[in-house]
Amino acid sequence: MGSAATTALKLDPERERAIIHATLELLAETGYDALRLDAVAARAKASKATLYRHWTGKADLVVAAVKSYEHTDHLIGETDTGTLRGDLLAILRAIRDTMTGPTGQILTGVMIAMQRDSELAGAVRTSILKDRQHIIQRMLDRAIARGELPADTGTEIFEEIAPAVLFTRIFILGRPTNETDLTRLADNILIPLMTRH
Amino acid sequence: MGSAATTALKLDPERERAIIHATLELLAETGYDALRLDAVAARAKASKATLYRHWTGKADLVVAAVKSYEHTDHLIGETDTGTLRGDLLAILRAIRDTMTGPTGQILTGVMIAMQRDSELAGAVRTSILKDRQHIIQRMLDRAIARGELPADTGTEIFEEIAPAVLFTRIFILGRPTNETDLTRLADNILIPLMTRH
Amino acid sequence: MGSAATTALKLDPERERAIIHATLELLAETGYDALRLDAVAARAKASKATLYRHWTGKADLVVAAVKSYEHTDHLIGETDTGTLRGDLLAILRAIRDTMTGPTGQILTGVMIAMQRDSELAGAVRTSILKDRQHIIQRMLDRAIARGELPADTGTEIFEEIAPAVLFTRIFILGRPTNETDLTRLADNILIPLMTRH
Amino acid sequence: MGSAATTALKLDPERERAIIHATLELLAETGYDALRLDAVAARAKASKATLYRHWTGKADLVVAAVKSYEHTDHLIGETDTGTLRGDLLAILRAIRDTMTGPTGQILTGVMIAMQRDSELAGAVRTSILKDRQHIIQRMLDRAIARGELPADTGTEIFEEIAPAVLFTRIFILGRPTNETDLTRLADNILIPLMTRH
DNA sequence: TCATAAGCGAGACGGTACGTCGTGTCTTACG
DNA sequence: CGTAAGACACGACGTACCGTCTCGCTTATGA
Repeated sequence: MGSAATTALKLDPERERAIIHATLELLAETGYDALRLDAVAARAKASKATLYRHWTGKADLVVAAVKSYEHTDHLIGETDTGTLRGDLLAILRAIRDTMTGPTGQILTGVMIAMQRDSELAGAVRTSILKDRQHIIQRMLDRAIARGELPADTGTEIFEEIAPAVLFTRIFILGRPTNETDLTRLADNILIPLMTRH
Repeated sequence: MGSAATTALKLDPERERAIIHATLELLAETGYDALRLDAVAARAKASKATLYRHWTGKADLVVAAVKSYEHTDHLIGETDTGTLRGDLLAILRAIRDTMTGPTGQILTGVMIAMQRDSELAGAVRTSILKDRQHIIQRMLDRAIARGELPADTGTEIFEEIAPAVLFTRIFILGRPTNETDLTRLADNILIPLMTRH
Repeated sequence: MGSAATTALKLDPERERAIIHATLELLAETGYDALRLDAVAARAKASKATLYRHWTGKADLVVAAVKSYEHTDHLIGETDTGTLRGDLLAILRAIRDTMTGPTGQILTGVMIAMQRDSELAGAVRTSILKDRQHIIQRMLDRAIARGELPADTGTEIFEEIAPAVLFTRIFILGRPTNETDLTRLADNILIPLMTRH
Repeated sequence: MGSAATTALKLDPERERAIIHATLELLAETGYDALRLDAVAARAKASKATLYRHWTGKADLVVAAVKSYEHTDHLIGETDTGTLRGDLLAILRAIRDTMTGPTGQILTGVMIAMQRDSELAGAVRTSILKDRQHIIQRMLDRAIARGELPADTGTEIFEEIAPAVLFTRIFILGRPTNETDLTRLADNILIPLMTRH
């Protein structure tokens, strides 16, 4: 889809870093609409020509920037609270915090680009779960070991519901999402579904 | 956000209809980004001046258009299949079809405007459930009467999960959503949650 | 040749004046090469779009500006010195002064455009003689009346030689042209040719 | 003006030849404005760096190219027609042909550079008369020997007028210049001036 | 009955960002 | 060391769209 990966031209890695970095900063500061490629070039001390030599335009650049951001995102620490409920709430909190923090500021402005690039959509989705899949799996393993869950419990239920509900709440409906909301999600939806036979 | 409702000027209702109609058509054809106000004016055989006299700009016009669209949307017929599962699948199908049909085409292009207008976000959300809340309530009542559900079952579970999961799948992840997906949603998530004690 | 005259669009005459005026100022200040259309637009408090709506580009604009300048150029005063030689020198001085003054500054930078527009070339030539043709004719008439010239003396000799020699000296060879040079031109070339039988 | 002559760096003469040659070709093909240094480098199979190491930019390169061209120009053969008028017309024809031939194509595009480099201007002027000065002198000598001209006739009259008139006609006014025009120039201007007492 | 005003279509305008192109600098690898 | 190759910063170009504005034209009222 015209991203940097498909481009034959060489790009000084240092230049790429600077441009991607400037893009992410400005995305967070101003959102997608108000993102100006002139401003990106200026902040990266790069030329617009360089920018266009390697990405086809704003959408493509933003896609690349967000993808890159996901890949370098910091893992959230793994918490072992001793109960399934406690672990679940910790992860839900982490997801919510990611969505409402800087990552979320970027994603808020990036949703249009997602319409045009399903690969980006996947990257965004990953960004919400990414590397947490292992954390979730370990969380489930611990719960199984404690006898809280059946031995064959998989991550599908969590993955299908939790990100969708939080994503929709935060990005589509724009609703603040507090501790009570997370508790209801865990107690009324996730735990019942995981523990039924 | 300066929508038509706040404007004192009179607008020939026929002109308004034409403009809103052209906006919706072009939204569906080209998406929000590529929507040109010149094109709206041309298609509505209206002047840009008229357009700006009554809406503050693209976002405002699109918000008004989508809201108006929701209000004139055709209700989906109510289906009584005789079982909770059958009714659920019928409603899920209707939601999916709305999201992947013309309404969805419009929403796809409208997501940016939603970031700027929580009222629109609400309207969009309503458009997904709108007037179906009553249908859902009646569906639940029939299931309760048949003894399929506890007497106090409310619409919250459905409303919290079904639109979020479908919305995320279709608009964010861009995944095709077929009968099997709907069945899994009903059988593995919605029905278990509704029928547990 | 794509000049304003061939354009169908309406242009506010006040805007046109401002743009042409700014163009002439900047031409004289910076020359053709360094003339920036952004600068023209800025100085004329006009939009670049307006500029391009009415002229195809720099060359076309400059052509129009110079032509317009010629048409509004101030006539040089007519001098009657009482002798053919005195009148000739007065006119040669006037031509030289025009070429080395602001008009010349403009022409210096405009020579490229002349390669592309023979109509402009004509305008430039006219600018060197323009309205002086009558002055020259009257000068010859006075000389004829005084018996200094044959009755059928025409302006051709003067027009063919004087502008060419001065133009070449000043613009092509870049040589300063002082009183002695003008005297030589009059005494050794123009007067002998006019007075021979 | 920073031409090659002032540069200390060594330049492979073969490289210089190739670059100058490419410059002249492209000058004749496209004119000064459309001359691209990238194109020069490409055609000369040289690097732009090499180019800038030895000339300061486009103007400087063009100046050098044109000067070099003049120095290697082929002399026109000397014609002895037996009469002053015949010889004059032969030379006028040669000058006209030079101006309208390949040299002229180059000069047409080079006039801007001339504004910036009086040395080039001199070279151009020379290119119009160059090495013809001797031819002209010999032509005059023959005419003197035949008794057609006074013994002290010099080349100044010819040099002052003929190139200026032809140059102006061809390059500034862009007028075709045919045999009749040359005849008029010789019969009405040059010969009368040379033969008067 | 007519004028006087309000809403309108048309479209030029100033402004801003876009994406492209050419110059002149610089770095890398080769001979 | 001088070169070919070519990426780069800079900055002007010419285009597209937005939101403002000024025109006449039409229509709908009130003197």
